[in-house]
Amino acid sequence: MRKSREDAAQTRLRIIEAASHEFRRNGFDGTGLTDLMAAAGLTHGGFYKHFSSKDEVAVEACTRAIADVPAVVEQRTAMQAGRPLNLNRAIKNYLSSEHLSNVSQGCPFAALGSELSRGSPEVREAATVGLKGVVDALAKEGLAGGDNDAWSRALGVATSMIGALTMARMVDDPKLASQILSEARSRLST
Amino acid sequence: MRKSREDAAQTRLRIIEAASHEFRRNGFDGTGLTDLMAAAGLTHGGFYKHFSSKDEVAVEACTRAIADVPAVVEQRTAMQAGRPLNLNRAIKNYLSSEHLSNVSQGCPFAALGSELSRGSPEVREAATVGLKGVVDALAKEGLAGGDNDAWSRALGVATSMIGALTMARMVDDPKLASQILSEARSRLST
DNA sequence: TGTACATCAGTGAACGCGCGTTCACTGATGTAC
DNA sequence: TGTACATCAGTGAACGCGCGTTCACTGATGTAC
Repeated sequence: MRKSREDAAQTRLRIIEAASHEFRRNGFDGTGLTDLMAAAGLTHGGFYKHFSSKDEVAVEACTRAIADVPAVVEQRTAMQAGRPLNLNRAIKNYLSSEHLSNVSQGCPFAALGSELSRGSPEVREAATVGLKGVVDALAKEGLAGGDNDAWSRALGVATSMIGALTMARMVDDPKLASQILSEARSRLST
Repeated sequence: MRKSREDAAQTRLRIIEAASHEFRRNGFDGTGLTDLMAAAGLTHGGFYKHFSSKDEVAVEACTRAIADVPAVVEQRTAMQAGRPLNLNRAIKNYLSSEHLSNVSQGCPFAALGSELSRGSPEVREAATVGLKGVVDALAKEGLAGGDNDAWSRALGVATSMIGALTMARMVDDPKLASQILSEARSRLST
């Protein structure tokens, strides 16, 4: 049942997208190739027609998920009120209860943080480039001051938000979770 | 080769300690029982004389590692200059290059953050209790203001530091890693 | 205190399962003439 | 344009390996008398 080249290319993207969701939900080691392919609507055997190893799809899924972060932030915050990106709005969205519960489509740094540190060099490179991109986006549009200073402060805002979301998800007490988010919100907003 | 009860109890503790290091270094799924027992100087077969499952030792290792965090913070900061706990000193130690590279003995929240979220209810409970303990320690000794306010601010400091350390370890660029730490240091110090 | 027996910490081989990976096969798609 | 053949996306069975777990065994420790 050979598929057209176009179909095959779409399938490949579908696998990567499914993988990026499954990895965020269950972690790298917690996601089997069978789960991953099933999430893309396929059987496991076809996997190697698109990728040479599990690690390769991990790299691509990370790259994609991480590359999407700035775009997602911009899109969500901009569309929400028809206004351009605003730092406070980005913070509010990132530290929202929606993001708290939406692990599989949310920030990959918060969902996979400690696993990314142990990832392959390719994964860590993708993560580094992605983090820089997020900070770029935050610094450009949200913070006054000299470029270096704005970038550095945006970096602090980003890592603080990631830590807050990670801990809010880890904790088994919903009240504490929302306290973590609201404290970070009020501390980071300008 | 039966061992005395005392020896056996010590062995059990040794396994838990080795497990807490191995888990932080390689993650839960990345640590096999054979590795874990080898790190404790034993062969894998004896594991089930001490624990009923891998998850049980995970819970105990987390509980221990996390319970140690406030004590470690207090001890390190207090002993360093013969002074009682000081928030700024705790922040400086936490966000140091030593802590950055010392994953296996460092903060378990930073080393295992995203994996703890996916842990068993027992693991998450241990993590929650542990995080509260850390925040208690920081709030009591380091922050002025009303109790609730001090606790809430300490919570923000804690989650920010955890996020900064996690991201500093994830990134493959050492300069960016130290920039993350120094930015968080200056932003969180009072 | 000494003796005989039960207990059990630790060893190393073995088991079963699920994982990543490979493979023969199918049949629609692409290509050559 | 039509025809014959090669290609290859996707399927589902199979393989090999490492994992968590179990087990028979050893011999020092604990216990009963």
